[in-house]
Amino acid sequence: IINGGIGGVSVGGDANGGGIINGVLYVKVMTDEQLEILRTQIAVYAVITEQLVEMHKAITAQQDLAGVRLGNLYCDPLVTAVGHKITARQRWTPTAVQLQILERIFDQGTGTPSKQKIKEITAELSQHGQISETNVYNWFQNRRARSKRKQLNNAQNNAESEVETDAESPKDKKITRPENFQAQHNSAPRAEDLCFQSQEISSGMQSIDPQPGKIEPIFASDGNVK
Amino acid sequence: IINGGIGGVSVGGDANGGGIINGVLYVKVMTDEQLEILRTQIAVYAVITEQLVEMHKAITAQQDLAGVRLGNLYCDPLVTAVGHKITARQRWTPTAVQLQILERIFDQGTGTPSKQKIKEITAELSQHGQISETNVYNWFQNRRARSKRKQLNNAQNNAESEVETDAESPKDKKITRPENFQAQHNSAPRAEDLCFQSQEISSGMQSIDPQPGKIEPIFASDGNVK
DNA sequence: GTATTATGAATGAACG
DNA sequence: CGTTCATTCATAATAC
Repeated sequence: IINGGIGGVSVGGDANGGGIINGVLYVKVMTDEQLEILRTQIAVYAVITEQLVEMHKAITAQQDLAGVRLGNLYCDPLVTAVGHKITARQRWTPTAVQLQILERIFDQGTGTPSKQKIKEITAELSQHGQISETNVYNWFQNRRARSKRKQLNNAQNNAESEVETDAESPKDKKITRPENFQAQHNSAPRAEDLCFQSQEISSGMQSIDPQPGKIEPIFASDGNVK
Repeated sequence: IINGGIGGVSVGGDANGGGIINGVLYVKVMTDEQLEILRTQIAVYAVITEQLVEMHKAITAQQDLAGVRLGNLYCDPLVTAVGHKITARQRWTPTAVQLQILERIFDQGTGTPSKQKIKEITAELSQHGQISETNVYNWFQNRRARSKRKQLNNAQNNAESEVETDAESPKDKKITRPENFQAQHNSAPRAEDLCFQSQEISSGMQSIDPQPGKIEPIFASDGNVK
């Protein structure tokens, strides 16, 4: 079956294209969809494999002794050595001209680009390089979000000056949790980020685990200490 | 053994060639050889997975006889001890297993998750990690909405082919991602996915892919790819 | 090369 | 339900 799958890939860029991205001509033998699926499949196996290996180690360890050092067991980086950097997902990069236009439109107030507007903008920008409506949409989303965050950040900084115990609610966001952290000069979370599930995201969470003494299923770690 | 798997693969990445270097045009394609390697590597994962599942089953069986369960193995004493450090991640993130199950259910047609259904699904998924009914509900909402929007987008793209006026490539503008088939979501095994919830891995495997030879969803022989 | 930053994209949750 | 927001992830760009 495995063989059956890949064998029939259409060769030639017409299925989805290829095309020119940033001046580079790409001819594809697989569609983006196919690539994505492949990537996912491999990723799934990578994950499963790691999980199983971890589990096996844990069980083995338990068998060996009282399982005292379980604490660091599951984090062994060596086991996670399975390389799962499968691809290089290509990503749109606006050209200078496009950026300029986008910025101009953004500054023009209308914070809501609306679908029709997006279409127009996309049409215009496509004169200056490859771009899609999704790209434009994302750009505005990100632009607005980051602009907002920056403001908020500044406000906070001003209000806070030195005191760490500051009352933290300069803006009173939405509802839900007060948990509000923002830090981004730490994007080096590559490998050592571990899993973590929030434990109280919702109170509706009923454990129907038949097992007695059900424990927090997790094995947690600091998901985001950065 | 495991490491031998996927390490050096590069699908569609620059490692494969492609691009313009010093004015020389390179066409990037994947050779049959490379495809074969990929195939092989996927098969390797399939085999490893199967073996590990078997191993786990055997060991688990032993454990059961002894009346010992794995359930609480993964409560990291360190983490719980330093409880303050762990700031709850405010947003639920499905584990790989959960995602697989969700996708499967989603694909099964029933577009109406109904209250009762949600409850059931949540119950099942909670075996694989923290989750609430709200999470499930939201997931289905989002899944459908985005699936729909994508379709609409594609349709639009297909329908219109005259706006593009010139240079560059007047074709597929959406270089972004697919999501039309079934098993593609987590684009990469995020570190969080590496976490596994104790006892249910092997059963979770069922929903992912019980058979090594059946990687299946990959390449549905093209078809509707634009 | 490696590390850091900037930013496009993905997605859970909330709003109307 | 469709749209929008907020947060996070991955990677292009850049600094070191």
